[in-house]
Amino acid sequence: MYITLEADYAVRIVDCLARNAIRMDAKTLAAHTGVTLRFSLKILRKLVAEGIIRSYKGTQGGYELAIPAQEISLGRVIETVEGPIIISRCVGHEEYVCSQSGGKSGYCRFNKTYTEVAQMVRERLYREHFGLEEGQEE
Amino acid sequence: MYITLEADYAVRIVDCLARNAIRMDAKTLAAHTGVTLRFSLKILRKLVAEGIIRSYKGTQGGYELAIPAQEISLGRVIETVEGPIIISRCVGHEEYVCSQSGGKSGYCRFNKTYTEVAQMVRERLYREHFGLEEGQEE
DNA sequence: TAAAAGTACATTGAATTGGTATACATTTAA
DNA sequence: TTAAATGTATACCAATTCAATGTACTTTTA
Repeated sequence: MYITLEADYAVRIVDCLARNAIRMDAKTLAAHTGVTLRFSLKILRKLVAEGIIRSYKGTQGGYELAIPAQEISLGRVIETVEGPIIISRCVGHEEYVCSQSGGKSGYCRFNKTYTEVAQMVRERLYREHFGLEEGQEE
Repeated sequence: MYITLEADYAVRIVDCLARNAIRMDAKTLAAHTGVTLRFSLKILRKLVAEGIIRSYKGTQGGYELAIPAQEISLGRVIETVEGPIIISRCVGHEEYVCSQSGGKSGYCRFNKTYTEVAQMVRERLYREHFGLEEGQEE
């Protein structure tokens, strides 16, 4: 039950841009976050597509936040690179059957629980934003 | 951010034993849960080692719950097969550095958040038990 | 107009997950 | 007492997913 390394990298990148608040090119960003250049480029594209950061081409190009850091949530960054937060694959499917002796044809017993957990996680991650350092609770 | 299929299988198996409340051999259990026999054997061993179910050898052997279904939590079953619930690998590590211009040498910015989220998930999953069907909130 | 930068897509390598094979040990009914 | 039914243990293999890279291309601007 991990977030992927890619999501972790995306968080580092956004955090780095938020802290430094200047336009940074991919190479510098990669060096500062410890992500390989190529891989960071792939992540940067996703973040640009989502509208979290903005890119500039040409000789003085690079990347900046597209919106204030305080408006970017951790959850949004994570879901941007790894898709919606879900706990169990069988949420919404109702596939498997476990019934013997009169037992009603079961569907996944804990569907509702998994959905709830995913929602909890999502809410918590969307409540956390970049930019603020110590007293982060709004 | 998924629980593994293996954990899902383990849940099905325990649920199946909880519903039917009789000794079942591995083959029957596998058929009822839709898990392959071999793989279910592997999972069954882990559950036995954890003390959630009990095994009986010999001609009339098989598996039963070792304790009442109401005392077995979803979280315990999941952590039995896939280890402790954790969100981010860097929790507890404090590795990566992102500092430019005076920025203090950073550690993972959201360590605390990840730890909190993991704890929330864990608590919720440990509050859910097998055995009760509709009014499951205790 | 050429170099610096980003973009796109395809591919490769490594780790994890899911599933299997083989050999063995224990129990119990005949 | 013994053979068949069952569980146990270890090691192995295959498929998928994750992480990272390669190659070729486009846009921008000094």
